[in-house]
Amino acid sequence: MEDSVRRRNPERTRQSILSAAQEIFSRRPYAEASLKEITAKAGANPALVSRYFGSKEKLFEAALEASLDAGPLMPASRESFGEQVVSAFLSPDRGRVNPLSMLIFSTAEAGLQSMALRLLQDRIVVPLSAWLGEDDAETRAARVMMVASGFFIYRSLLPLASMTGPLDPATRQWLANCFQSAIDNG
Amino acid sequence: MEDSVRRRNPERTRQSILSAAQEIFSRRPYAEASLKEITAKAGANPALVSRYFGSKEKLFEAALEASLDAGPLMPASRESFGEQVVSAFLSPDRGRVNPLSMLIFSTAEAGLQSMALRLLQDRIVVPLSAWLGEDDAETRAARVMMVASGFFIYRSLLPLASMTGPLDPATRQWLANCFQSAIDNG
DNA sequence: CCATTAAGTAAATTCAGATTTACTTGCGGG
DNA sequence: CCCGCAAGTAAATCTGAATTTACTTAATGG
Repeated sequence: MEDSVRRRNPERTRQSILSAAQEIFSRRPYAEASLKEITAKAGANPALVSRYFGSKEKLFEAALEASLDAGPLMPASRESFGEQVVSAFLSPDRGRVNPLSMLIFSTAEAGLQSMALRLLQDRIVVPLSAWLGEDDAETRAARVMMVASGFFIYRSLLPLASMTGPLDPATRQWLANCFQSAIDNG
Repeated sequence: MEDSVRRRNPERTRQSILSAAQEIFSRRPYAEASLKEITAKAGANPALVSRYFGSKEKLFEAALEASLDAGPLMPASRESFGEQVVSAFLSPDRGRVNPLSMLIFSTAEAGLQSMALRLLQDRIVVPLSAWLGEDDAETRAARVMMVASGFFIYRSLLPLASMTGPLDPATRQWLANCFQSAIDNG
């Protein structure tokens, strides 16, 4: 098993590149996440990206897809939906991998937009809609994404003072209401 | 006056570059908006960017600043705030210049983030807070930005089917409520 | 009108990162 | 044991864009 670390293992290599990509692409904008940095973190050679994934864009796609699969974020009860989502956002164990971050970053690369939109639709909007189970469920799911993304941006990417750190109770309440009313009838 | 078109006029040149930059930077992510394209649209030479603005980043800053000054978006009445904001978003004459777009794009360039944050704070959050006139006004202003940005993203950048085109009345109402409750007491 | 400075241009330079290439090393089957 | 392919590497290539440079052309003030 000591050996197995150094032993060749394409699947392991592929995985370690993918994992590194998820982390780096979550942290840095696409244009600033170099394959050199990603492969260095993975302990691999930049040329292997081409072998295993085809291109940087394809690697990004695989990374986004993988992290969307990881965190399904499907809520428990419909009544406390708003509060659940807010709690999830504020939970301290928010991993180094962040699909929402990648989603926002893919906004800034023409070549990624349609792919990101497709993944967003298939992996988030559709499942969430199914869970909601109404005619206009997709509209409601879209509303949820809007608030989540806006919150994420001003909490992490352009960190406005009032949105960073512990949230003031009024804002927390307001957010929960937004999420809740996004899916409620009326 | 025929002459004056061809006559040298540094101020005019500077302005035309700035205007072109506002348009292009509103339309394309920073990394994909080349100085070549911008100066071509302005009918100027790429080297002049260096002369008049110093660098691409400085040009972006100037462009963002200029477009923030242009559209003050200060609302009329506090009671109909939510509806006003939604209407503004949906109004057909949304120009080619879009500060919100630039703000989102600057999210994806480490070198732009702090600058964008500062401008956002000074040109939007502070004025809007002043208009609101309460202790926690900045928090409320931040909430408004969140919803506006989320809406913009899924309407324009990652256009979800249910958010493009004419909005369904329920969503329109929900949005107005979000904006309104963002600034209301309670 | 000339000389000096500012404005503008075309082409050279730099640079960094993705992708390719040509090569080396390890591994598993025959 | 060794052949052949798969995995991995280092370095070369390509590309596209920002920035610099060296130069040309216009304006301006004396």
